[in-house]
Amino acid sequence: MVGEAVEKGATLADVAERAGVSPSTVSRTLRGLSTVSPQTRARVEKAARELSFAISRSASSLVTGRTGRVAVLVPNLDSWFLGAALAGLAPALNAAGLDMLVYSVTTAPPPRRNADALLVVSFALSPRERARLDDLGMPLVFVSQHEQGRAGVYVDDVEAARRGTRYLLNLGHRRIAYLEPADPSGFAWSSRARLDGYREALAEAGVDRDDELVRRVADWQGPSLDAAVGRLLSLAEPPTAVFAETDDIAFRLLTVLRGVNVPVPARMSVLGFDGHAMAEPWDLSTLAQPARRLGEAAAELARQVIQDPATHGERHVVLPVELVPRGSTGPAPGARDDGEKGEEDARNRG
Amino acid sequence: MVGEAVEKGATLADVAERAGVSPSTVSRTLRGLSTVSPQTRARVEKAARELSFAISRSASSLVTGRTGRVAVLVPNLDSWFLGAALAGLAPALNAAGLDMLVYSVTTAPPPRRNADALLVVSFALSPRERARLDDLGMPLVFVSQHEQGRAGVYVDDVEAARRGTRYLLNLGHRRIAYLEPADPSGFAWSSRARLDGYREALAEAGVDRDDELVRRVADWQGPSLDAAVGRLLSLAEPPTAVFAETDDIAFRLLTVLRGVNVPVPARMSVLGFDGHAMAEPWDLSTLAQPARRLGEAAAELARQVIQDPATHGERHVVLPVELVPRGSTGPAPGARDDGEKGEEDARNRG
DNA sequence: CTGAAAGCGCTTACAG
DNA sequence: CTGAAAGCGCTTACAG
Repeated sequence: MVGEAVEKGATLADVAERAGVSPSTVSRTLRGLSTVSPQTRARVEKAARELSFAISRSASSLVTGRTGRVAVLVPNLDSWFLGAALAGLAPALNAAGLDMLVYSVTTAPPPRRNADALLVVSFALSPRERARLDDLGMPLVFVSQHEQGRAGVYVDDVEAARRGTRYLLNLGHRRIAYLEPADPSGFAWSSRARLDGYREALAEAGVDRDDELVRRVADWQGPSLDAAVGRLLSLAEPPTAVFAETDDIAFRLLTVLRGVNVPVPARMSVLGFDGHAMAEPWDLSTLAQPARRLGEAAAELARQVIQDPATHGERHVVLPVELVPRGSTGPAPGARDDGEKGEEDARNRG
Repeated sequence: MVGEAVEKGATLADVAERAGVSPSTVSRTLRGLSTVSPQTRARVEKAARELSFAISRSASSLVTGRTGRVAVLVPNLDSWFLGAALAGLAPALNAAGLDMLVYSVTTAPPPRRNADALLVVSFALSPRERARLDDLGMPLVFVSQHEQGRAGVYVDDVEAARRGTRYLLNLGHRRIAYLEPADPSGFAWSSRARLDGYREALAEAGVDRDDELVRRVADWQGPSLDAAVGRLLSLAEPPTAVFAETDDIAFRLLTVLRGVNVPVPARMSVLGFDGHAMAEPWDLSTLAQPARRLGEAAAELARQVIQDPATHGERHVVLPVELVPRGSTGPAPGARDDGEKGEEDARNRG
């Protein structure tokens, strides 16, 4: 025997009886179908209210074949990005009448048939993993990554990194280091793209590629960042700016630079990427991803693919990344402020 | 017609047919009941595998009265604390065979009958709100707060704040300011408790209460923190240490102090509260809450109240808070290091 | 505009 | 150890 302690609540049949109508009519009324007379509707709604009726999704799922739920598969839950994305996602999903089921990748993948769509956030999927997801037999939406032929929402990391690098170039920097995470843990796609953007911008500006300036740093606390800084500062031509692939790396970098008495930005400019909530108190210039809006857009995509599964792969949303200049970046030491007078000055110099 | 584009997957009846047994037997096998012969079990499991069968929770919920889901009601999703708590909660729930449904409080409360238990995180509930939750008719578990007669998991904020304050006292500080958020947004309970702990420790140490040292600061970026610092620094006897009620406030305080050239900890010690992930890179001393373990403990409580709803109110778990000393705290300026020689020195002085 | 009947995919006594 | 039957609480054609 189950449920002696917890009252189970009224059923649709209870409401029907109280309102003096058939269950069919209650169902139609509660789903807002128009084919119900105003008087009947009023009676049913009153009865439902009096009984605090709440529909059982299990029962309706069984017959409609829809669960009213969206599963979200995330690589972690305690990162800034995921928090922001979920903060956008949850209300948007709920507003569309969908519940949000969250699965951390550390546990088993969400079982098929218990959600109407699966949102996959920020994963670098192996072909096998992707095949397994496809086998789940539910519409997929990818968040923060491209997947060929699959609905997805993401930012243009290449373009954003290009813009960030150009910003540093415009400040007069020519030696610009790049710090990437050794383990981009699920963000491999973005990681590649950002490095590409950095290189493209340098190439466009005619700056020679120097792989000595690109360093990998261990993912979280550890000596590796100090070592990277040591390498950079001991180059024949040390950098005057560092582009950190993530704000988290930038924060750690700022700490290290402060510790070794390299003033920022006087001697070293630091640019981050992400738009982490802490970037403002750190006064860190960064390329801000619209994480919340990525979540909102994902909710909208979920709604669409559920409604019309055939359009699966055709839906793509690309959101803009904004450069937010703050105090951690400044003109290159020794570089001239070549604002309007740039051309003239160049002549004078030459 | 629904589901033409997405294949619906095999049903339990399909598995039964393929294995040449009845649906009852498949059900018993898949739920691991022991009353199934080894041969039959093998046949059923093979058939299930071949058909990639996944059970429909909707269907089983309907008959068992259990959904296999736990709803989590959160005040926000993009805070450090909630990320960590969910990171502990989700895997623990999944490990117990439960799915996690997340509702942000900004949207409607979770409908009854669609989850087996409701976890309420960090809310200061009004009596009305609490009554509404009780009316939901599902077992409740409160996370990070006390509710009389309800299962809950939380830390002892009073004791933790007392310990933090004692730590500052032991460093020789006597003028210790306290910064509390103007809007504790859902953490009102903790907020009160922490202030109490601070006051108790001061009283125990015989330090006179001075409400001029207790300041409220606006919740997020804004001038109010600068104003609070201005007030403190212009007192006749300014503080030599500040106890910030949250790490977020402490981070902002460190930024302000740096900006106005007050060296930390030489002129001002700063102690936070929370164990925010950023406390380490900021080198902030703090009282670390075990947020992840709060989530894990909540999952365990959920399991228990589902299994035995009668024991609802009797289950309470109190988790420890640990002081993590770092570089932001040091001896009071002018105070002596009264380690082993404290007593002797006192004599010499006297 | 409304109702009676069938059925969604499972689990659960009840028999055997 | 296994199966036939009933039923969980809804929705959906089908009639009227």
